[in-house]
Amino acid sequence: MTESRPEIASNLPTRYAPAEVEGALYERWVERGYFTADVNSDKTPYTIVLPPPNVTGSLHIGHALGHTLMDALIRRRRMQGFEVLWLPGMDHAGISTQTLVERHIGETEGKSKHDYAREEFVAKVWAWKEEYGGKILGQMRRLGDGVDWTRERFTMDEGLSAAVRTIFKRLYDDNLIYRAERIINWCPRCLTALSDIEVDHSDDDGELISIRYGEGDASVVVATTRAETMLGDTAVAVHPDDDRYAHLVGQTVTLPLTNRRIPIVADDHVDPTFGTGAVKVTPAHDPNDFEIGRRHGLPSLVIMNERAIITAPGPFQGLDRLEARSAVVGALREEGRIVSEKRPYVHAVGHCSRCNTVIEPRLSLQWFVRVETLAKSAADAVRDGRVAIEPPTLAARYFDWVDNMHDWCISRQLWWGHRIPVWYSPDDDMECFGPGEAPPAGWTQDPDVLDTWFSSALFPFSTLGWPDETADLKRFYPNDVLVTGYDILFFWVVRMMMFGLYAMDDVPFRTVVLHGLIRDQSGKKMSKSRGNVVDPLDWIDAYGADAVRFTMARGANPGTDVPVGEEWVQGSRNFCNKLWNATRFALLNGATVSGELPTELPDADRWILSRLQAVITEVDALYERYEFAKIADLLYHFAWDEVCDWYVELVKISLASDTAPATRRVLGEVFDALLRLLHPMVPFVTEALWTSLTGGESVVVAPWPVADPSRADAGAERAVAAIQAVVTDVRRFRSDQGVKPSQRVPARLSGLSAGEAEIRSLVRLDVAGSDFAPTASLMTAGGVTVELDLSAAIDVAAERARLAKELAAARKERDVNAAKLGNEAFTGKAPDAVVAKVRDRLAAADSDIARIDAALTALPDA
RNA sequence: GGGCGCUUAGCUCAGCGGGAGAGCACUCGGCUUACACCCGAGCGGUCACUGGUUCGAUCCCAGUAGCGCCCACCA
Repeated sequence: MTESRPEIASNLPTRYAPAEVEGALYERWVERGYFTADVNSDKTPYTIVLPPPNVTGSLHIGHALGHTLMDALIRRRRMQGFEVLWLPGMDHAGISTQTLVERHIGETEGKSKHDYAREEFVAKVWAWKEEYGGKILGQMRRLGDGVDWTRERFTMDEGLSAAVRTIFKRLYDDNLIYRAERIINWCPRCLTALSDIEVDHSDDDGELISIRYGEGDASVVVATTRAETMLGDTAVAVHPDDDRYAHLVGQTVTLPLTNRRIPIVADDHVDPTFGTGAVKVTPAHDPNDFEIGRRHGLPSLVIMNERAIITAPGPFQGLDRLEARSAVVGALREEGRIVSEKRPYVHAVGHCSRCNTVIEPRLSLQWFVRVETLAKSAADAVRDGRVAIEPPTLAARYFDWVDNMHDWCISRQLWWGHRIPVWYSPDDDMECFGPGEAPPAGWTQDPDVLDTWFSSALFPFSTLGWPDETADLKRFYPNDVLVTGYDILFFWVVRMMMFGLYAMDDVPFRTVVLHGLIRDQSGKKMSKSRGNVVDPLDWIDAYGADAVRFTMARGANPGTDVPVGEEWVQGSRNFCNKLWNATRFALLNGATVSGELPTELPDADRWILSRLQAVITEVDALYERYEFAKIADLLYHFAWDEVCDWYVELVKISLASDTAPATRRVLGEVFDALLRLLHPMVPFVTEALWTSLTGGESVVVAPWPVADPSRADAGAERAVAAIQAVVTDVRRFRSDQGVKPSQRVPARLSGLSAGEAEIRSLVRLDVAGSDFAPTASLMTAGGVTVELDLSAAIDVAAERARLAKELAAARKERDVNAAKLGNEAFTGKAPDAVVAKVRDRLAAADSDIARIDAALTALPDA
């Protein structure tokens, strides 16, 4: 025999205890295969790939935001009957993983990477990954992420590695990947090249030193922030039209400290208005100078090694670049060559985004992706609407980037990553070999690995089996939505666009949903140094996953940062608890969920059903616009203000009368729908409640509510609005008069067309008996008069004061609206609807004034 | 150096051409049998400033001030 619903309810505690239900519910969902996509179903597919977290990472608050939004989209689509795939994966995260394992080896074995052969070290990284990596996957379960665990991928797994090699080979054969000696961003600590976007610029204090090169009439003064690089100067450049130096172009000057003679060249790049208009040229250590050098056939003199230690022979050899800087300035000063020194001189300096070390522009042989055509197609796909960016305002940033992209340096001098699939012959020939292809014996593979973002750029299709023509690939590509923070737009989104369009000849996804960054409760960026970082797991432990999720959703206005604080999570927890208890109420009162809705229903029931339809329609519209914050807000207020504060209270009357069965059915209907509407954002509490309420299998696979316009009921909405108006007035009166909420007061109501029982119940007004002696008469909105028999005399002064305030407001309202209507320009030009509204408002104000006047007159003298 | 955005209640933010909103905080009153993680009532804003457009501006335009973000190879 099955338990009756009220019995179930009586077993529910009065507080929702998330920790007791979440884990079991999640495992049940996974076991039942709810999250596993069926490639063979006839449903419409809906795909999102999870931005792969670093294998070294753990769930931080930013993940909690993104994952909540994705899970909400995914869960709603599943309920709507789509074949949903949310594919999880992890990123091997080249530099950070390698650094972490190096440190790990240092701490546990007292050894460094160089104590191992490359293969041994890489094996150690894999071992580390097996033991400690992927911590985040378990944490995602805590959050409730409904990802398809059967399809989990890793950027270094066999399939994705084959995809990397395949696309590399194609790009190489198409001459879109090339190897060249260029000035690249070099981190002297990580000892690897970096792409432009892995460099963060900041305004740092430096120095601007002006140095005189050459002697007498043939001398020029150059200014530099990097005096030490003068050791590698191979020219001085001036602007071709600069008359001051015209006579020197083609001449040579002696470079101080070295006695080398270097030419003076004319180049358009030089800004004659800056400094002295003459520039020292160090082709091996500055990207601009490199270009100047190339244009004028200047030699590149490398004066530093990979650790930024001076290698140029002489007194500075062996010094670090910073030590060398002051040493060079000192030496120049001794020779009397310093014309001026400006300190501090604030200028932009690039830093390694990983370790914050100052970047050293370095001349070296690296691999690059030729981005011009790829970037063009990525830009076009957004321009012509094949891919939408939400919010659209952020598209400008996207274009700004793709329209001005430089070639992408993809080689990294690391051991952990996808090794560049190019081999060199003993004669230095090179050739790229695709997957399954073997280089001839004796050839050696390029030692470098690829930028981590190279493999993540393939994620939307490599995870589905590409380059094989798999069923998954056919069915789930393109993805529908990509959800990520706007800070990842350049790193990842643009590159997925480029590679997706190149490899698949189709966009990787149709919509890019960009959310903001999490900030603390005062709007500050979270950072370790500020000490304001929060661990979402702590909040999940304390308040439940749903509370964390709802907080995230509630803050997620498109593209804008999301401030969060613990008290906000508490608020969300409170909301979950409210749902819990309201649903308990429904259960305790025998709410039913099956069978047709009765046609004869009390006003309150018809009202809430009417409101429900409007809410469903609005929630759907908001989901289409990815307005998560507004969805959360709408459902919060519908659930709390309308369902709990009014409907549940109103319904108590019906439940005690012969309309109870009909009301029980509506009660069930409303909570059934409400829980389904909330499920995508707060999956656990809704699952626990919905299965109790309905006896259904799981809300995860329950159908998404569909609005029924035939239940819209303006009459019921008016009737309940009238009740609310009277109730609110009486409550205010009682409160002002200091009448205890529990105190029942005899009262007589007149002028009411319906809802007397409800009003009496809500504001504890007893039916007037034979000894009824009203001491107060309340004229409330809508022409309803409530006479009350208060045992004590009322506080006339308080009531008079309140009425006076109300009267002033009503008079102001009347004057404002009357003035508008008296203005012919307004009545002539404003839309009819607006004029009508103002007319209504004026009428309402007039009747309010009359009502309040009467009330004031009726008050006894103080 | 370029570009973008923001400035609305004590705090964090919605609203973006026709009656100033929410959450939290605050004040007052309540254990009213779903919930004190609650209920009811209330206080609180010349919508940064200055002009302009409009019958009407928090909302559109211009300028000013302050704040923030992104991009950037002027030594």
